[in-house]
Amino acid sequence: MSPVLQIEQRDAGSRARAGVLRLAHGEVRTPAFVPLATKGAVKTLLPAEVEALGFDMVLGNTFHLMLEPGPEVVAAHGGLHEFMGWDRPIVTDSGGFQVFSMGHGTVASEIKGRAAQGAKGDGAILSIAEEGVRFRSYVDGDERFLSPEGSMEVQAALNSDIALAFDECTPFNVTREYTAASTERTHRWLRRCLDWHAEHGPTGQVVYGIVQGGVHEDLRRASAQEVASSGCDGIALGGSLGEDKAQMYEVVGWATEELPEDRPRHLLGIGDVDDLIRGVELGIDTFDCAMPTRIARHGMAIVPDPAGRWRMNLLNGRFREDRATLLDGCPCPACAGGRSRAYLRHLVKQREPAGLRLLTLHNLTFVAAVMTTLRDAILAGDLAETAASLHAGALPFPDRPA
RNA sequence: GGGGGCGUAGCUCAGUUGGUUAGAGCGCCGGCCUGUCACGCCGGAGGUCGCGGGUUCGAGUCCCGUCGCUCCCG
Repeated sequence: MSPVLQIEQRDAGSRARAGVLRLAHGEVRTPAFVPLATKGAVKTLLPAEVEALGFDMVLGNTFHLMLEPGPEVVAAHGGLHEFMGWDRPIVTDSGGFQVFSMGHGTVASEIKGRAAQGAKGDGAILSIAEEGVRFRSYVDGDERFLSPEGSMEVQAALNSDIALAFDECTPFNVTREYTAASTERTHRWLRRCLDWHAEHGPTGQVVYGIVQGGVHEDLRRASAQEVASSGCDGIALGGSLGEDKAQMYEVVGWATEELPEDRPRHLLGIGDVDDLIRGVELGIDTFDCAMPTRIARHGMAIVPDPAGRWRMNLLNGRFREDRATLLDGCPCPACAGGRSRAYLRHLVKQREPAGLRLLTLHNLTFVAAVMTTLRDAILAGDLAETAASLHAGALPFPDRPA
């Protein structure tokens, strides 16, 4: 196993590092955000557009792709790269989180104690046992089974650059005892994933283990050590990270403190702009998150907003006649193209694909710029100042000649 | 001129044999979305039930009148 991560520069004032992941289908400049291509496409975009936005890697999902179109269909195309027309690195999620969401809905709803939304999730999980997870397919209602070996087998068929080990995403609202037992089972599952992969894994595919442990410091630290000692190529942080951002940063910090410097760290499911900044400072190399693309489809634009949530809800009535550009200085097609907020609001309200695309392009442009800005700052040795100015509302875009 | 139907939230409509604070969908207003969700989730505002009178303990629901729209026959 050759090392995946080549570190180019470490930040003196934090645990941040800038580097490059060397993967089967190319390099990923880090720190990096990884857009979701859950079902084999970044929703509303073409691979060439994702590449033009500056992203080096996308995330596909084992759970969705095993149900539709099925691993054999993708394998017949030679893998997910050829199937979706993306020749750069791909990381595939293992399906562990989908099992969690079938039982608990979204992370936010679970943490806030709300019941899982909608009928889709009701009763979808049939059992979680040592061998694996039995669930009901949302596609046709068939009973299906997913195990560590099964997940790795699907990911082998997808031939992703990075396969994530099959884990249980430990919920927030469970006892410490449950979290401890679940985390240990995830460790045993990691062993099984690595064993299967050692014998059957495709050449060039690397495996990330997943740290659990909930919000308990000793369990988190122990899990980080356990996963790191397993011999996996990289480490992802998963599970419940707490009920607010402060706790999340604390939990992430415990884990990264225990992790070896020379292996890549991925923070699963995190993507608010302020979380990306803090995550980088805590030593995270890559992030994935549905939010930038999902909220775009729901009318929300990511903008500098130190006091708020880095969001502008274009569906608000106050934008009905707002002729201003979405965000001055942003190079995305929506902003640089001069579309007014009123027009973008109209398109999204009408669910026009062009509107969903424009906001997706905007949000991803912004997030990509944030990551590039952070990476450049680490390389230049001024991360603290750069992070501070971003938190203060500075645009992440370099000055562009008029 | 005669006969039938309809007039309930901004829009399209539900409203049991008359009975507590009149409902839905869409729209509108707001919130949400962190390893699932483009066709998504939650909440809210909004109606003197065309108008007037009557019967009744009680009428959107019955009766009379009236206005408007609509269909059929002359």
